[in-house]
Amino acid sequence: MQTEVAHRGRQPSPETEEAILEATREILAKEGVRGLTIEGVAARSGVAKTTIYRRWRSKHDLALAVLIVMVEQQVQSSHDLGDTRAELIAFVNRAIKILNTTLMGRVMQGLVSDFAADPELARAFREKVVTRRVEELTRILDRAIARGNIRRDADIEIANELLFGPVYYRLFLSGKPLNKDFAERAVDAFMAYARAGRGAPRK
Amino acid sequence: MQTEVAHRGRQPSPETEEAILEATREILAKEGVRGLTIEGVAARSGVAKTTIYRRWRSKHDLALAVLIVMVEQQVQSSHDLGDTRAELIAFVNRAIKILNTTLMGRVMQGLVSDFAADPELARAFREKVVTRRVEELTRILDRAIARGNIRRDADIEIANELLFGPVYYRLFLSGKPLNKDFAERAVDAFMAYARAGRGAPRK
Amino acid sequence: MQTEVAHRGRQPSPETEEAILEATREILAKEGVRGLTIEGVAARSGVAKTTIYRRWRSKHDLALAVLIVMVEQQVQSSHDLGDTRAELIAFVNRAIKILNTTLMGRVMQGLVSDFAADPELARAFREKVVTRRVEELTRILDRAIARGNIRRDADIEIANELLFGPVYYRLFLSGKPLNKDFAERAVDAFMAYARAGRGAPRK
Amino acid sequence: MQTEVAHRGRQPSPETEEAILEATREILAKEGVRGLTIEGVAARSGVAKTTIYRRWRSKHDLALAVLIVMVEQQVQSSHDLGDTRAELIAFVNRAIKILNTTLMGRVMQGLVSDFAADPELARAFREKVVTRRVEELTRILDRAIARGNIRRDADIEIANELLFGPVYYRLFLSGKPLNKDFAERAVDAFMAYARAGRGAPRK
DNA sequence: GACTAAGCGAGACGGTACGTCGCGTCTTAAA
DNA sequence: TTTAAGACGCGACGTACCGTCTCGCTTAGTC
Repeated sequence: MQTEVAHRGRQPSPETEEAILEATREILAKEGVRGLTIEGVAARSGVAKTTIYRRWRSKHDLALAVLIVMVEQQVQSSHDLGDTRAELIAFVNRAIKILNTTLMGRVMQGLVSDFAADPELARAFREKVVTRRVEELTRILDRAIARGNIRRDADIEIANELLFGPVYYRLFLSGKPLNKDFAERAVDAFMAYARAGRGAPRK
Repeated sequence: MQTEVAHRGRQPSPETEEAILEATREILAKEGVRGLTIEGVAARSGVAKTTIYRRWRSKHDLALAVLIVMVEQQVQSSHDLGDTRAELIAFVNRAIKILNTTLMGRVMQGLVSDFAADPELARAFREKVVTRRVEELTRILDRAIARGNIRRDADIEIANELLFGPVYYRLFLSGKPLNKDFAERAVDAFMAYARAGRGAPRK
Repeated sequence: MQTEVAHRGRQPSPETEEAILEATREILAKEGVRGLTIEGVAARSGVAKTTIYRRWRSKHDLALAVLIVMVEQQVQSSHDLGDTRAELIAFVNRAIKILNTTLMGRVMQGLVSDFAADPELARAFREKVVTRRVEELTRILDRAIARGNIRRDADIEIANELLFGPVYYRLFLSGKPLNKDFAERAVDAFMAYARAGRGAPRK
Repeated sequence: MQTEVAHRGRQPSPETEEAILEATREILAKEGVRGLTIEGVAARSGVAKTTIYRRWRSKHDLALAVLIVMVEQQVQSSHDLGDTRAELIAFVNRAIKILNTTLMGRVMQGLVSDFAADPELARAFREKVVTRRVEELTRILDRAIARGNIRRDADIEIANELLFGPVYYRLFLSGKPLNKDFAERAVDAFMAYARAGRGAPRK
C-alpha cells in the first residue's frame, strides 16, 4: 500500500553529468555557443534530452556551467611581487591568456547577450566568475595601498572597470587582438589615475 | 532576348523599407533582439517575408540597420569648450545618454554576441557606428594636443578603449547603472594616463 | 550511456494518425490532391506539421495512405456465379463503382503523375492496390479455365490491361463517363481474345 | 480621341517564343514536368517571366504547347498495307515509339494529373493530340470494313480505348515496358472482338 | 518626325507552402 | 526515481515559385 517513505529509486549518476559536460565542451569548441543545442548535446553524449533538462534550465545555463568549471580549474593566486604595476600586469595578462587559449573567450562572446535577457544567468555568472576576480584584485590593491603605491580610497569597482573594460571591449566589439603590451597600457592608465587621486590636477 | 544593360526594373520602395524598419523598432522596443523575428516583423509591417530577406540577410542585420539609422539621427558634433576634460565628459555622457534612453542599449546587448559569429555584421557595425565616434574623439584630442593638455603621441585607439571599455563593461557584464559621475572617472583616468605620458613614473 | 536496445519510448498515437487521415480525406474530397497541403492537413487536424512528416514523406504518400485504407475497406471477394462473363463484368463494375462514388477516382487522377516521379510511391501503390486486383482476377480466370471458358494459357497480365486499361483511359484522358455497358464491352473484347487463343484466325 | 482601332505597336517576336519553347524542352527533358517552372524557363531562356505569362496561362499550358509541336512534327499517315492487323500494329507501335523515344512519354506522365484539374488544358490536349489519332484510326477501320475484316458497326471510340487503354495503363500505372509484342496482343484482342461482333457467342 | 501602342527585360512585391531545426513537454519501459 | 527513447505541439527558419506590379527601354506602326 506504499506507506513507506524511504523509497529512493535510481540515483542520479555522476557519469551522466560528466558525459553531458564533455559533449558540451566539444560542441562549444567546434561551433561556439551558437551551435550549442540541447538536441546536439543529447545526441553526442548519448544522454536523453530529459536528463539534461533535469539539470540545467537552458543551453546558456549549460554553457555557463562549463565555463565555471573552466574558471575553477584556472584559479591561481597572484603572489606578492613587491611591485604593484607588475602584479597588475600579470593579473590582467592571466585573464587575457585564458580568454585567448581556452574556450572562455568564445563562450563569453556567445553568452554576453544572454546576460541581459536572463538575469538569473547573469547573477550566476557574476557570482561565480566576477567575484573571484574582484577578490583577487582586492588583495593586490590592499598590498598596493600598504606599500603606498596608490591612494587609500581607490575604488575596487573602478579598478575592475578600468582594467577589464578595455579587455572586453576588444573581445566583444573591436575585435583587436588581446596582446601583452595592451595589458600594460590599461594598467598604466589605472595607476596614473589611482596614484594621482581623484581630485588631482586638472585641465 | 535584348542585349541592353540599362533595364532597371521596378525600384525598391522606400515606403516598404520604412514600414519594415518601423515594425522592427516597435518589436525591438517591446521585446528586444531576443523577441525579434522576421516572421514577426513581416506580420506587423504587412510586408512579405521574402521582401525583408531581399534587403537584409538576417534579423541581426535588420537590427543593426535600425541601430544605424538611430545613430545617424543622433549625430551631433561636440564644440570647443576650451576645456578638454569637460569636452570628454560631455562626449562620453552623450554616448551614455543614448544607451540609456533609446533602443541603442538593448539592441547593443542583443547584438553583441552576433558580432563574433558574423564578421560581416561586425564589420558593418564598426564602419557605421564606431568610426563616427573615433572621428569625433580625434577632433577632441587634436584640440587637446593643440592646447597642450595631453601628450603629443596619445593613441586614439587607447583613448577609445579607456573611455568606452568601462561603459560597455557595465552595459554588458556588470549591469551597474551608467550614471554621470561614472563618466568623470573614466575621463580622469584617461587624462591622468595621457598627461603623464607612456613612459611615466612607475613603481 | 546504456547499451540496451529495448527502450521503446513514447508510442505513436493511433488517435493522431486517425486525425491526420480524416483531415486528409476531408480536404481530398473538397479540393482534390491539388488542394492537399501538409500545412492544410496540420491546420485542420490540429496536429503539428512535424508529426505528419514523421509518418509520411510527402503529401502524395499521405494521399496514397488514405487511398489504401479506402481500398482495404472495399475489399470484397467475387463469388462463383457459374458464368465467367458475368463474373468479370461484376468485377470491373465493382472497380468502376468505387472510382465513381468514392474519393478513389479523384485521388487516382491527382496521384497518377506522381507515380512516375516517385518510384517508392508507385511501388507502394502497386503493392497495396494493384496486387489485390490481380489476385482476385487470378481466381476468376482460374475458375474460367476450369470451366473451359477460356484458353489454358491466358495471361493474367494481359487480362488486367485489357480490362482496366480502357477504364483508366477514360478516367485519365478522355473524360468519358464510366458507365455500365462500358464494362461489358471491355469484357467481351477480352473474352473474344482469350477464347480464341493467341494464334487464332487472322486477317 | 482614340477613334482609331488599328494602332498595332511592337509585334511579338517569334525568336522570343522559340527561345521559351526550347528552354522548356530542355528542362522537360532533364527534369520532367515536375521540374518545370516559369522561373526556370525565364532564367534559362533569358526571357522575362512577364513575357511568358503573356503567352501561356501556366506551366502546364506551356508543356502542352511543347507536346503539340512535337506531335505535329511526328505526324505520319499510315498507308494501306492490305492487312488490317498489320496496319493496326504499325499504328500502335508508332505511338509507342514516340512515347518511348521522345519527351512525349515523360510529358504525358507529368501532365495527366493536370487534365483532371484544368478542363481547358484537357480540352486542348484532346483537340490537338487525340483527335489526330482518332482520325487516323478511322481511316484504318474504314479500310478494314471495306475489306470485310471487321464488323460494319465497330465503334471507333471502343477501338481507341481497347488499343490505347493498355498502352497508357503501362505508361501511367504498371510501369511495364512498352515493347513490340505488346502491341500485337492489344490488336489481336480488338480484332477478335471486332470480328466476332458485339452480340457474339457467350458463356 | 512626333506620337502612341505594344513587346520586352528586369526585378520588387505579397503570397503560399515547403521541409527542417530545435525547443520543451509528454509517455513508455527498463534499470 | 532516474534514465534512454522518442512522439508530440509549437514557433521560426530560410527558400522556391507563384502571379502581379512597376519601370524604362525598344520597336512599330499611325498621324
